[in-house]
Amino acid sequence: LTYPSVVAAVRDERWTEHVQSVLGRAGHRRGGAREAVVELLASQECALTVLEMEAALRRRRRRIGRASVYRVLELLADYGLVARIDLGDGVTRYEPSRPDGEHHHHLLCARCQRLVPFSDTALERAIAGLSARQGFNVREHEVVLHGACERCAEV
Amino acid sequence: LTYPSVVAAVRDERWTEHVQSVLGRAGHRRGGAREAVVELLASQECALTVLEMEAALRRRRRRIGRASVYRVLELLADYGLVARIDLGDGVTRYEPSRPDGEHHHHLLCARCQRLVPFSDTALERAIAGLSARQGFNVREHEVVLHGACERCAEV
DNA sequence: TTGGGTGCAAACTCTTTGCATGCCC
DNA sequence: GGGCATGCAAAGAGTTTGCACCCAA
Repeated sequence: LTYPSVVAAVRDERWTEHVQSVLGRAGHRRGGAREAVVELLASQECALTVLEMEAALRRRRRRIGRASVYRVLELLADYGLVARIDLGDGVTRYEPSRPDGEHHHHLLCARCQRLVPFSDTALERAIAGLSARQGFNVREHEVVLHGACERCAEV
Repeated sequence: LTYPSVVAAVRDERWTEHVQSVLGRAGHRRGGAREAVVELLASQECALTVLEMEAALRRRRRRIGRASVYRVLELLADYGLVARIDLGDGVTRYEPSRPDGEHHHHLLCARCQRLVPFSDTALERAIAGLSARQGFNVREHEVVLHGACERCAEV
C-alpha cells in the first residue's frame, strides 16, 4: 500500500534539498526570493507560469520582483534543476527536474484548458530507439499533446 | 528509383492548390500577401519563423507588412493548413500541414543550431497507444528533441 | 459597390537588462 | 566589507490590434 501524497511530499523535500545542495556547492549565496520560488515549485504538482508563481507567492504574502523570479528560474535551468515546458501558447512553464531523471509529458486539454501530466515507458523507448536509428544524441525531449483529456473525451 | 526533390515539388504544388481550394470554398478572397506567404511556405523544406519569412520575401522583392504575415498564418492555422511549431526558444515556427496527415517532428541541434526533421512510425504508434490507454482524444501532437544531430554527434 | 485583404503604426504581453540598494558570507 | 542577490523601472522582442486605404468579386 502506498500513499501517493506522502511519497510526493518526501520526493519534493528531496528536490528542495537537492537544489540547495547543488547551488551551495556551486558557490551561490542564499536569498529570500530564491528560497520562496524553490519552495513554491517543490509544492506544485505540475508546471507553472511566472504569472502563476507571482500570484501564488502573493497569496503566501511574499512579494517578489518579477525579474527575480525570472533570474531564479534561469539559474535553476542552468543547473538542470527545473525543466522549461513550452506548450505553444506563448508562455513558458517551469517544473522541478528530479535528479533521478523521472519525468513526464503533458496534454493540454482544448476543452477545459487543464494541463494533464502523463508518463509512458513505450513512448520513452520509442524516442530512445529512433534517436539511435537517426544517429542523434538526445539530451532532452518534450512531448506535447493537444486534444481532449479523459474527462472531456467521454462527452 | 525516386527523385525526392521532384516528389517534394509535386507535393508542395498539391499543398498550394489545396490551400487555395479550402480558402476559396470558405469564401475567402485572394490577395497578394497571402499568395506570397503560401507560395513561400510551399517551397520550404522545414519550419520557418515570421522573421525568416520576411527576409525570404524581401529577397524575392515582395515587401509585405508583418501584421499581414501573422494574419495569413493565423488564417491558415484556423483551417489546419499550417502547423505551429514551438521549439521553446520563444519564437513560433510554421510549416505546411498536408491533408494526408503526413507529418514529422524536429530535433534542434544544440551545437550547430540546425533544425532537423524526422519521422518515425514507432513513435507515432507509441503516442496513439498511450493516448488510448490514458483515455485522451488527441487531435495534434508535437515532439521536440534537444541534443546533437547526426553530424555533430559523431565528434 | 461592398466588404474582406493589406500596410503602417501603436499597443500589448512576456521576458531581459541596467542600476541602485540590501544582505549573506 | 565585498560582492552576489534583489527590486524597480525601462528596454527588447515577438505578436496582436486599430484604422485607413486598396482591390477582388
